[in-house]
Amino acid sequence: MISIGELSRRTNVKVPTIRYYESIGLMPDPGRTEGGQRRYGQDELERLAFIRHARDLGFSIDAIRELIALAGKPGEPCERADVIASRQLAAVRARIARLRKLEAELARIAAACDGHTTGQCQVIAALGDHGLCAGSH
Amino acid sequence: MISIGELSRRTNVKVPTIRYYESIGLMPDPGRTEGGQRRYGQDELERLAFIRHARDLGFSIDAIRELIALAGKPGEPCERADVIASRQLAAVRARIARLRKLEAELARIAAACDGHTTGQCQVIAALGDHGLCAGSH
DNA sequence: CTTGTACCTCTAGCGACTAGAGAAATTAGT
DNA sequence: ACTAATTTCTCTAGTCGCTAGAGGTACAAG
Repeated sequence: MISIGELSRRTNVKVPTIRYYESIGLMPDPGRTEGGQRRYGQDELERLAFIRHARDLGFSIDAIRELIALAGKPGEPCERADVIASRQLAAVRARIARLRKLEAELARIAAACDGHTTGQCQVIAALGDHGLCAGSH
Repeated sequence: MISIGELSRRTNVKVPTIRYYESIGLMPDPGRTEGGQRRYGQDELERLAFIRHARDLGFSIDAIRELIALAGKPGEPCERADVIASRQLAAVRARIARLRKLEAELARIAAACDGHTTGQCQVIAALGDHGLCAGSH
């Protein structure tokens, strides 16, 4: 049985965040000491590690809730879990594609200020004039 | 002089968002009709287009505020604007790098469910066991 | 002059936390 | 056994950038 601080250290999830997860029902009510402090066991540690990992991968709290529910019952859950993971993968790929466009345009804008030779600021001009954009966004 | 709805259509910024920008001081108080409705001119249209464009590029409201302030005074603003844009570019590149790692791991996880042959769900197992991850995150 | 749309203000809510106050419990050291 | 330091407790409110809804008013077209 470990304290919330210890759990926090082992999972890299901040203490207030653990309590927050409990408040929204993502983590179960843990046992308490006589004095009322939370004490966690192996189950909770694993569950929180799972949550942390999924959050790192960009899964929403709701998606995680669903994944946990699926993990709870051993039946034919794989299909649904696969759908969730695949959807997440598609979302990540879309975000990457979008960010790459931004990168190209930002690089162009930042480069405009290159030698500090121009009196007029090209950065601000580029932001103001959408028509200058190379890509369409 | 155009209405808020017309401004919204031309800039692709939703009406409540325009009012929100006004409430936080990002857009100025516009003129009003006798009946109290907002009316905008060319200046406001350009300013909002600037804001929209910068938001699209991921600049924070605070960064935009600073850029607008810089644009207001023609002196030697280019340096500072360049710093802001470059910082934004670096942030975008960092996000891309991070997302690429996630993409790799998600692809691996989703592929585990490939032929639906396994009884045990590999997706959930992969999320639970951080040690299975290829990359370190 | 009516009808229908667009507009007004205001409050509250979203996701996913984060920060702070003030009090009580636990732990480590003597 | 006592003290002091650290940790933990609950609770409220704040963050960011909007978005949604209620209930009411102004404006443009026919």
